[in-house]
Amino acid sequence: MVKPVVFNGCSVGENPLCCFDDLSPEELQIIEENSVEVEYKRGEILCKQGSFASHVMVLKEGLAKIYLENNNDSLILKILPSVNILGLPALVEGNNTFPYSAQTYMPSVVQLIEINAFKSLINNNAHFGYKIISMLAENTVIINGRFFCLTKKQTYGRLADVLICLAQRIYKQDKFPLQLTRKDLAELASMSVESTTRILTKFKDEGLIRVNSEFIEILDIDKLTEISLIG
Amino acid sequence: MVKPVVFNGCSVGENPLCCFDDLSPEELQIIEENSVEVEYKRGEILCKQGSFASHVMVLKEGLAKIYLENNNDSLILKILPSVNILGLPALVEGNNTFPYSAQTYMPSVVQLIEINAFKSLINNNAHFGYKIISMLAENTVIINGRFFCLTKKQTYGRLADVLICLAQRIYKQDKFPLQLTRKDLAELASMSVESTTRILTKFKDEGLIRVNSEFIEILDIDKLTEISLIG
DNA sequence: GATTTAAATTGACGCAGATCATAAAAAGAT
DNA sequence: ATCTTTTTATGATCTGCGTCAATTTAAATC
Repeated sequence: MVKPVVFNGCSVGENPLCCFDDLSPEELQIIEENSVEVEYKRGEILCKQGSFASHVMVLKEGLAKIYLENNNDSLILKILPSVNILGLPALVEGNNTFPYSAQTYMPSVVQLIEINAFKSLINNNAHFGYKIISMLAENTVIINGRFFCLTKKQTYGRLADVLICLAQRIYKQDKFPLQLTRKDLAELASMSVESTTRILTKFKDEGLIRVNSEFIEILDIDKLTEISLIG
Repeated sequence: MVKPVVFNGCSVGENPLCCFDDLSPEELQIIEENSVEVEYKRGEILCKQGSFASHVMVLKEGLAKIYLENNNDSLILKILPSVNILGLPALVEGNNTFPYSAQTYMPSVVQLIEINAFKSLINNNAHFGYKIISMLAENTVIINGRFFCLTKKQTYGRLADVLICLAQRIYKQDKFPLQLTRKDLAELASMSVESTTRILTKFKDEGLIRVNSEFIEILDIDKLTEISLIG
């Protein structure tokens, strides 16, 4: 059975975080000793683009966005549910700054792993390194899919993508709590708040979704998927 | 001196390919023994999105584009001058297909390295693995910059970006041969051929560039950069 | 509960840029 | 040199969607 490549603005991977699975007890110990756990409230900044990266992070609980900023403009690269790693692109040799910012969508728990401990792990355990390579590569593919979606699809397709992503990848159920504002949704789909409202209303009127102030429920995933595909 | 982050649709890195630098003679030997060199004409396909990746590639000579395809639409992720590696994202564990296509812009020479030899090198030499991680991470940052540019800038800024990229990163001179068609330029800037023509004419009329059928010359890089920055 | 502030909705308008159509120029083919 | 095909140029439309403005609704603060 061939699974065709589909670019869906959903920038969330399907695989669970597994890079720590095969580490020895001693290596896990090293990670532990060089980690701290921090709690963040909604809207707090996990890392700031351009600042020094002293650590790699693991989002243990919560939800966050990873985004680029420039002037007053920002672009969401990916939405990050738990449990996931962030900060890997700061591992570039000779440059230890974060290439993006990250901010929580809800109260979150983050494990900060000291970056030199992490690097030495990579340099001493080739197998672990390969896992990291694998994760970076997968992440690239995911972001590229979102790249395609945002540049090639128009508003209806992009918003459909966001809704499908939230239901299937983030909340993993058709009916999910609406913890994101219209502004958040608009930013995710890279469009204006007004367009987001208009399209949501249209989707609602056509019976594709149900919306109130607390929930969104997907009623017709097939139609929504079709809209996503035709762009 | 702080160097601000600037997102310029130019998806070409500044660093020379260096991942093979620190390999031992034996390791280099392994690479050699598991490599073949192939010549491609202009317009030939180096790898096809979705096909099995039996090798990692090094573009030794020439110029190529790396792009996503979907239906009849395509999105250039990066432009690849020599000497550069391509195919790394096919290193994902458990999936050995190319996540993108690549095609030459001109006659090119490519070294194909058998993927299992490459993988075993990573798994046996953690330092080499770290170099690969570094390259993947840098590549991600570059493509993200292009992502930002294509989604947030409008046509003038995007085309200015392409011209600056060609001059500074690809040909490394203000006056460079025009080996790309208007269609190629349009695709790079993600816009229609007609818009490309119109904007080039405008740039020419305003004395920013000189164009004829054989080359393009940048006359006012400052103005062009400004156009790129304001989007 | 009253008042302020923020978020969401809806309509009117404008414009960047794609598409369409046609012509001119250049490149290949015979 | 002639004919065909491809590439480039330019003007005339059309439209998706952002922006602006004005309400309505909801949430927050007192």
